[in-house]
Amino acid sequence: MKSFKIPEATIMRLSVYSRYLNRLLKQGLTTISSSEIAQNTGATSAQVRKDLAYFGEFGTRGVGYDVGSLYDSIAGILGLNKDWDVVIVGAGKLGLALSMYEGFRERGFRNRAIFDVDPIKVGKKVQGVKILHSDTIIEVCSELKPDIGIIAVPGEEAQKIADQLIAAGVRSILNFAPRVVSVPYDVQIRNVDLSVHLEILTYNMAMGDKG
Amino acid sequence: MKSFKIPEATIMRLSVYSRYLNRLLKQGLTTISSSEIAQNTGATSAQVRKDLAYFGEFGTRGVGYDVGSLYDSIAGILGLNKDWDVVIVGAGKLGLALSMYEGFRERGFRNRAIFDVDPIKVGKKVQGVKILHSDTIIEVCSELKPDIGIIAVPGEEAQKIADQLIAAGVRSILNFAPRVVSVPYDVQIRNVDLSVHLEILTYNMAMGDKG
DNA sequence: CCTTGTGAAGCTGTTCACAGCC
DNA sequence: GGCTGTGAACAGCTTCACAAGG
Repeated sequence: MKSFKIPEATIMRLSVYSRYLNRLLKQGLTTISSSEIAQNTGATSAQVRKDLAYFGEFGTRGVGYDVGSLYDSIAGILGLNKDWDVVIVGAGKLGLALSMYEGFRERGFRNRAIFDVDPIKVGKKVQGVKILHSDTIIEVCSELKPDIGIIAVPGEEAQKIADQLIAAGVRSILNFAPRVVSVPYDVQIRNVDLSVHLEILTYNMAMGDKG
Repeated sequence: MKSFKIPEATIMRLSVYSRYLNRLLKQGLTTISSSEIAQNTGATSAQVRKDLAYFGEFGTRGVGYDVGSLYDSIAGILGLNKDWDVVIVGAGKLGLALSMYEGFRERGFRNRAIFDVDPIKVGKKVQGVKILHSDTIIEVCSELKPDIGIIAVPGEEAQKIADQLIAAGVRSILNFAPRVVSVPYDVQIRNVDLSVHLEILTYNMAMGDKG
């Protein structure tokens, strides 16, 4: 572990590598090369090796990497060797989709509560998790102490919800609302705007028409 | 328009700026400065100006930018001055969430078809759009000629679906399945892995514990 | 002989600081 | 005076190419 300032792009790729390795593991494969990892994750082999080099030496020269131990190492780096408690705010289509997303559960994210303002939704259960009223966010989260809060409400509400999560002690927030939310220095936020990706596609298509 | 190689990060930010400007427009605001745009979109003022400078001069020195015309300019750059036809493959929670996502419709993305393999879902309608069987992707898309295909199926199916969309002539694909899909050089794909963002959060939390 | 690990080089994007202009 | 537009300096990430080592 050499550590210090590791590029965020590296962390994103490690996350992707780990999913690929997990797949290989299920297939019973034992050894893999950096170039094969690269090929299957949209990276280059040098990139794979550099990314791993930030954290240590995991391979054997002339041979490659042991799938199982590399997977464990990366999962450890990403903090996936423990479970994380998550709450989701917003039981609209997106909030529900996220709360049922297999990809999350599989990787140790446990959905501990869902919040919504709609009285028709409040009280219902989603996969064993009760939907609570958003007015209770501070109260419930102060008690639950979730590691991560996911925001899936309309843009107008996003900042208010973030403030409430923070007031309740949540220190990591993933915001899916199409608005940039700001937080104090000691809280980390990731704004994930789904439209952005569509608009990169349309930008490129519009450019293609011109030149 | 100076054009040529524009950073993807710039396009992502333009997309965010445009949403902010749209909001200001609805509020009736007429003038805005680069630093105010920056503040509300998580960028810096120099970055805002540089991003815009790739495409021309849109502001007035000493004054700022006209909200309406800047919005129009950016929308034009992003290709949002026309509507785009979209098909969604996968009518699971995520596919349905995407098909109903207001943020998409608002910005001119028209959902023309939804596909799924589940016979119970096939034939039902989602906001006026019929769910069709995935076996008909090539046939239907060859006819519809959608601009964009969105993949929201389990990882195992993603590559197969992408291949079918491409066979039907789709040239832009947004993949939400947690697997990297590869495409020929003349097709653009964006792999949007929702777990990645959660895992950047956990990485930072795990690091924080150590140092 | 093969594949990893890594300094060095190259490239791309960001920040700075100020000239240009209203 | 104030804010944009921009060349130049800087920082950060990626690629290269090869030494290291099984």
